[in-house]
Amino acid sequence: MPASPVAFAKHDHSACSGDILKQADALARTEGLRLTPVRRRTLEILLESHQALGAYEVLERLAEDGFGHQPPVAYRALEFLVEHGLVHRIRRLNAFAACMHPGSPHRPVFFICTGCDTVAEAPGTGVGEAITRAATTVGFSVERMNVEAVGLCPACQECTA
Amino acid sequence: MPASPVAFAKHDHSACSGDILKQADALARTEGLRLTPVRRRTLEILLESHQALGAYEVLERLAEDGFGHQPPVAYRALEFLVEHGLVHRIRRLNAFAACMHPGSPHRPVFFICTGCDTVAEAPGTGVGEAITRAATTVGFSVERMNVEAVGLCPACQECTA
DNA sequence: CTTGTTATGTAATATCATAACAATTCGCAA
DNA sequence: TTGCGAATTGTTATGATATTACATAACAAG
Repeated sequence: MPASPVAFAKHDHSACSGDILKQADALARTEGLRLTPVRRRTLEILLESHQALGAYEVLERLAEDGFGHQPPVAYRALEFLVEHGLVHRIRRLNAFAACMHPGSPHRPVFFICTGCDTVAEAPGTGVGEAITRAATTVGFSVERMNVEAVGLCPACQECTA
Repeated sequence: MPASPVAFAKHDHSACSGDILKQADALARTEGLRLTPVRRRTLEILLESHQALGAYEVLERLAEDGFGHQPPVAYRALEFLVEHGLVHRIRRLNAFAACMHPGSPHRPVFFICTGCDTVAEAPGTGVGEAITRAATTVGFSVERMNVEAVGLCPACQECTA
């Protein structure tokens, strides 16, 4: 399954991972979210792996930690996290990745490298606006959107060049 | 499975359907595509239904017409058509819809109505550019992208209003 | 006609996701 | 504190989507 760094740059992951977990805890307090053990652990798993993981991979790790072994266990936790903006769903990969900017509303764009299966979440500056503009021309009111691009990350461009 | 008009407006579908099929044939001639019976029939099925169809729905209809009964029959034809820009894949719905502007390169945006499950293909003016711009800032080179927005179509906005 | 290539058909299976129900836990009002 | 309703977790079972692997058939070039 594919990797999912914040961006394609190297960075101290254990730090950002911890940061985000703290932000999630804060969010839970301020917004009254119930970040229960399974849910919190699910988020941790995604943060630790720093990858986009399939639901069954998440499930496997949850099971190792003493949680349930059945698909709904993972799907429910993931659904909750997605709903509250702590996790993103990458439809192209049938996978889930921890959000790198929880709390702050954003319209992420995902860049999926076909070379190394890495996924990066980038701020989709202007993308949301363009989509909303296109929507209004046909009278459509947008609730949510997902933008995923496939291509080559910097490292893999080097390799093929 | 969800419907997929060109846009949310009514129109003479048998006309546009025939047009697109002709365009596909022309494309096959000029670009040397092998629009074989299964492939052509698959495109027809999508055009006839004027909807986004799941692979198994397409398969069922192909089987009725004397083609194979196994999933790869449908998946292969669909893959071919997607690859050559005659069909779009709607990841959010695990479904496929005939492209309404084959030949001319475009960056479609799909609007998926949660009220009536209708899907509309709209020109993503400015969207592609915005994504490409976001990509270059992280050094990513985009090959393909899929942009899908969920919300309410004009008709369904009325209903809930 | 033969050879390499592309396309099609089929069986089997892998992967992803949800429905339905039981048991438990939690928040909260009485 | 007790009891109630709602939310959460767990399990069984099944549904839906997609691919691998291999056999056969069509086709184009030499």
